[in-house]
Amino acid sequence: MTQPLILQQRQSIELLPASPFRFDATTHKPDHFPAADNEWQPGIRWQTMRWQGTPLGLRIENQGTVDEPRISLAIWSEGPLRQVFLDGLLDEIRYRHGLHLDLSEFNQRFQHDPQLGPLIERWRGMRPCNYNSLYEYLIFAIVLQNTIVRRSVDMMQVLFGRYGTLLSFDGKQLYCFWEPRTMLGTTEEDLRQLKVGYRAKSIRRVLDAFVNKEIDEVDLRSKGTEEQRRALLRLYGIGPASVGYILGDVFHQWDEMNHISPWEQKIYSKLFFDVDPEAAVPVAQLLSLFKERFLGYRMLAVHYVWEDLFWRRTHEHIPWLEKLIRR
DNA sequence: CATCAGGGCCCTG
DNA sequence: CAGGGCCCTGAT
Repeated sequence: MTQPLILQQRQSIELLPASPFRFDATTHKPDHFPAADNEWQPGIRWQTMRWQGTPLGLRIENQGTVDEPRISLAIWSEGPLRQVFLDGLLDEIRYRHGLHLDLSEFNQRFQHDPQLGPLIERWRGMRPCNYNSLYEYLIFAIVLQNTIVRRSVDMMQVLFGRYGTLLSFDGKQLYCFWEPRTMLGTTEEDLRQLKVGYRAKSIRRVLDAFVNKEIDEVDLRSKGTEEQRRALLRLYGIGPASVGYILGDVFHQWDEMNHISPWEQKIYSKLFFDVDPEAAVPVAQLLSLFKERFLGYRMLAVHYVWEDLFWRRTHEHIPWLEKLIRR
């Protein structure tokens, strides 16, 4: 049994997101597979984070309302944290959570849209949210490829167990991601032993790209979408599907809508054309519909439709959807 | 028991 | 640009 690293130091900070901000729908995405680096319950999310090499435990807690949002952030660490470290950390957390995102233009533009209007009414203040660094997100993207949800969860768990750090804070035990250099001594063969299959090669080569500084997350943030896309596609094992998610979630490209995978195609066909998911509408037709209706906010608009569906699924049986989700 | 596709991507021809 | 192969798993 692995001994967890006990995080003893704790401090609290208040965060003020741009209004409107809907806490639960932002901090929990029911369509994401569960991972050992976080836990959620209504009003609270626990999340581990490695920042500048230091493992941290975070608890973000809702203390406000949609229109007067307030978040209490508690940070656990092994030892005391310096102010410069904290300042950088908070900037990063604000960025990753999209706390600064001003939704007013989006809300105004689509509030009377027959399909989006009611969803904005219901989910006003929701935004995409990503807690992970680009490197970490890439690992998720790789284990997600070409498999069923259960196996993705298992692969992630094995990787955390082998390379991650188990943290204990606030009564929780959660794994913290490793840094790329922690994996440096690992060969493709070592990774294959962990039953990630051919993904071993991708994991190893993405690691090299980070260690060799062929890609730099912070640097990429200030670049345009197409430059970001090219940089991501250069990574071995990362193709258009993964890049689409990354441009939206990691780089906040709210208009990104370039690629639709087969299972998404079926879901969009049902949601936007109300046809049998198996009689899927051609991807080109879906893309042009999104362009017509949502240009400028395609990713964000679809996010509302998508999340609404998966929230519904948490309390309602949706037979056609169940058939499309391979657990 | 065998076969096959899966919340992709690479490589080959 | 189409199509085979890839680790493994669960569905059929």
